[in-house]
Amino acid sequence: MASHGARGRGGGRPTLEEVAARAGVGRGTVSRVINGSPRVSDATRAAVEAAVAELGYVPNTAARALAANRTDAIALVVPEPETRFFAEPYFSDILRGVGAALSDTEMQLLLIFAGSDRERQRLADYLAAHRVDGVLLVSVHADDPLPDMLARLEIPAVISGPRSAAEALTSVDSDNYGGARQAVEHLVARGRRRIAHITGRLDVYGAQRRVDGYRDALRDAGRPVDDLMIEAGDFSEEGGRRAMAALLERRPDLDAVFAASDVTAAGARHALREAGRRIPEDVALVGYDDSAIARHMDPPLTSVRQPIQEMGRTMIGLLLAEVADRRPAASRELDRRQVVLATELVERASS
Amino acid sequence: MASHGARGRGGGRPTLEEVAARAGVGRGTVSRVINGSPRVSDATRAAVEAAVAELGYVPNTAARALAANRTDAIALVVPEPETRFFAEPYFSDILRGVGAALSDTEMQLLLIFAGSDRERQRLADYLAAHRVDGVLLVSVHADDPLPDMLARLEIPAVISGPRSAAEALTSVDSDNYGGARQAVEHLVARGRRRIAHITGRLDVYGAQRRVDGYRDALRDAGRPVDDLMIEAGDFSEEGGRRAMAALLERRPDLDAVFAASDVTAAGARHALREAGRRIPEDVALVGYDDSAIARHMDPPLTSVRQPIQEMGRTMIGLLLAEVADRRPAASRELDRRQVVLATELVERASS
DNA sequence: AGGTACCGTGGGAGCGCTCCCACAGGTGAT
DNA sequence: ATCACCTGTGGGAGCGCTCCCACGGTACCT
Repeated sequence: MASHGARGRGGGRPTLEEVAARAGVGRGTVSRVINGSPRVSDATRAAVEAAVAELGYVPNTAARALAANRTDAIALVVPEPETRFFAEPYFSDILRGVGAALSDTEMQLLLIFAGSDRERQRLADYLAAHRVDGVLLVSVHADDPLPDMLARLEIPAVISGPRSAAEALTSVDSDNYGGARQAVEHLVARGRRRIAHITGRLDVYGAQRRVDGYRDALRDAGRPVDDLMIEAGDFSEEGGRRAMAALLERRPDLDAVFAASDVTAAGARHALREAGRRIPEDVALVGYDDSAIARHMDPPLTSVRQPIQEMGRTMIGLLLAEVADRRPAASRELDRRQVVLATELVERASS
Repeated sequence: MASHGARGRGGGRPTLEEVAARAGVGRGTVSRVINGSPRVSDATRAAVEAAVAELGYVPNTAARALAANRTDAIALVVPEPETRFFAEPYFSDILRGVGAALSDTEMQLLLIFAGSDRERQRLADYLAAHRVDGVLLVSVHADDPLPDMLARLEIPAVISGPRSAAEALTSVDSDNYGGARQAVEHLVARGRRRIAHITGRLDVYGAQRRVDGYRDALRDAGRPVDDLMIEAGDFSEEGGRRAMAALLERRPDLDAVFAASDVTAAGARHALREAGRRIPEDVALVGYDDSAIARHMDPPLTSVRQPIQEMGRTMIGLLLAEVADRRPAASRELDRRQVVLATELVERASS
């Protein structure tokens, strides 16, 4: 008859112990094989692997997590409402890059939205329960408390765009400043004289850097920088449309626009069309991200490409390193890393 | 000096035992309070809650999962490549519905793509390790082996569109047949005489049902059903464009099109424009899903709305019931449920 | 020969919970 | 007074793993 502890696992999954018995070895040895330890003889390893295959053994994640104090999962946290996540190709590109980088790992990726207060509370609980080994943070605004919370909980984290030049967290970013310069230098080289800029959300550090790049590139080309040629957007299509309309009103003589994202450029394009301006004949247009939108726009949009796949890989690499190397936070201070990856201008018909 | 078992948890998280000590009660009592058991006196409960608050206690998920044999997580499995997931609003709507339904639960939602063989293998491993308590399956094709795998592993599952009329899994669906009828009846009522249909992927049961609804509605209106007026699409924009071009070639006299999705309708719209047909003057267009695309199309698209939020809620409800009620699969056979929710036609300028 | 070193291995202890049995004390029927 | 039966509570056992100590065996030194 059934022993006390059998509970509901009728004929259930085999355990380490059973594999060990089958292979005629001890529990520890099976554990070593499962975890790829080198300290096992080839013969023993083969015997264990055979037993694993015969029994269809799969390690119990919960038991492993409890004993080893790790979860083998990391979270990709998007501090935005889901709608923005789906509307902006940047996020799905990042997701794809991260997913690809993770596919040859045992790690599981969780996608967590933290747009509303309610979602943020859930996230806080989730992190407090240490249900992930590490966190990937994308698109964080300047005053977001999330990074500090992560630091307090001592959860390894990597941020995809630093909050400022003094970002404390390990960060990976593309060269926003350089990318903006490329865009403006390109427009200058094309003979454009009056180049406007529609910014992203200025509480995002990367958007500020793009403004800096825009200014410096103009100045270095010996052009005056006119603040009336700069209008704030918010990375959205509607924001781009609005900003473009404002610019046209203020500076009807502009002949080029550098938009802080492709989606913004799409909005600007609408406003330009409505105003009867032709692209690129009357006004040249350059975007940022080189997303699918840029390729499918009419006309196809010149855009600054960020190496998103590589950013994903790099973020995962840094994060896994931090997770693996769990020294006390203090001793880790020294090797904080701020990785910046180069951008590339993709020229198309819009400029 | 540190005791043996202290390991790396320097000053770490409080445990049940510590909360119990603080509150002056036993371990079991704290567990009861945490899990909301009614068999605790009010005074004791208050004392425990105070201790929990003071210590900032958060239960260890891994320990709970190990002891109770559950994970408090369910997976939303999308057997499609990520690109399609992002391209089709249907998925993000479902995700939102499910997320909302889950937000007042302790359950964690995992989003898992299983488009490539590699991803499918990962998913299989994941499920074999029982890392989730249940699975939500969306958009499953007729010959997909996933549902059978879930049955074999005895993992509770709910499918969002049944694979056939004889679906073995609990399923939730909108009334594809009725929705298609609504669309066609609307076009008939508007006086359209030659109504074409661009189907979805015909290995998706719901797409077949829409074809059935289209045919029956025409027949019941006393109209002939002409197979040349039906062209297969695949739910994609490009598929819609192609199908529309084919239809125009075969049946230049058509005056209305019912497309199996909004995205398909968007493709059809392009083809119609290219052919110089005006919408709705020359050709009326009706889509399916009532997604954001429908609202933003030019002209705004008449579309069949599925109650996606409600579908999400219903799916979660059924799934959680199955998870909670873990009787042997055999005795559950009887109360398999196939829920079908009503659709609603949203009329806009395209028809 | 004895010593030292290392390898591969077995298995005890422990991770932090849940489950459940046992038990004290109260209540009401007999 | 006795018995039966509740309610609330404490704590042992166990979930399936990882970690680490200890041990026998072989290899190489002195």
